[in-house]
Amino acid sequence: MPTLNYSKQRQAILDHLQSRKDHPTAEMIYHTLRKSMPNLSAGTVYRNLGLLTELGQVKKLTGLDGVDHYDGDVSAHSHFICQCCGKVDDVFFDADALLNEKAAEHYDGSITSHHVYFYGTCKACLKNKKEK
Amino acid sequence: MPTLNYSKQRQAILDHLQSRKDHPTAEMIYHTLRKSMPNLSAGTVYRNLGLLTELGQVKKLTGLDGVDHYDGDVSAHSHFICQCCGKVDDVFFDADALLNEKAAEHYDGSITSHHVYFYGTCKACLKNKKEK
DNA sequence: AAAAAATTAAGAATGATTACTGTTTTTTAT
DNA sequence: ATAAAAAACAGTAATCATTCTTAATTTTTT
Repeated sequence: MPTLNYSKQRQAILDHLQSRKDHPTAEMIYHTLRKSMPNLSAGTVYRNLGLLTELGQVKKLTGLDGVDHYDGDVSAHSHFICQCCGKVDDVFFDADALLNEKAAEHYDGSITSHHVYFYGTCKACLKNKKEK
Repeated sequence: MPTLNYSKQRQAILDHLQSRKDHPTAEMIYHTLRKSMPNLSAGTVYRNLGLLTELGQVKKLTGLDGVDHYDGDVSAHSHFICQCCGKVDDVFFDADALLNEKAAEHYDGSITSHHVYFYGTCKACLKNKKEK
């Protein structure tokens, strides 16, 4: 397996992702970073997000809109997807540790982690609906 | 919105999906059904799986391997993804009702449902590793 | 049984992601 | 510090799941 060398691009991707609180796609990251790194390549963004995910430095969110999103916050938390506007929010709550245990009682493999996706309507969309 | 008429193809897709306990992709379903319906079209499978998902008759599983999988069992349960072989198992456990409540305490939108993905190593892969 | 509406088959189009190729950075070893 | 080796890059082509389009077929309605 290949050794991981330093690269300006990978560092920029990680820094940028950690600096924002939302959950951008590779394409969004690419477009934003391109302003300061005009010849950044899209492939580089995809490849490095993949590497960073393997290293556990970022988290890849798949059950959303078909496109992969990324989260620079790797602490244990869940995600909320608004079925109205599609936005992705963080949900912090402490049942996390319990879940693996609970699940282990009902499954005979080895469970090491989990991810919870919540669905519903976000605050902004709720407000919007009322106004109509 | 369009009225939903009966179609042999849609019925076959639903019946087939409900008859199996695993979580096939659209492509897998297409290949299997094609044996008995030689001119079934792939687009038809994709479109009907989408419709059936909207109707809540089947469940679409996204956070897996990049390809959408489908579940004919729509009762409340979680899924386990083996990081070794990629297989998807069902996990039945009763914390489901609690989760929405717990999460609601930490989020100010309206949460209506959730889906939990567990990750780890399945029984078969655990056994495999020991033998090496 | 004829008209209207919905669905299909088949294949083209899309779009996110991955793979490839030649060049540039980064590391290693002198 | 510098030359060789390894890894990463940019740019572009290729892939592959999924969606879209169109004309033909089924299903429903009258």
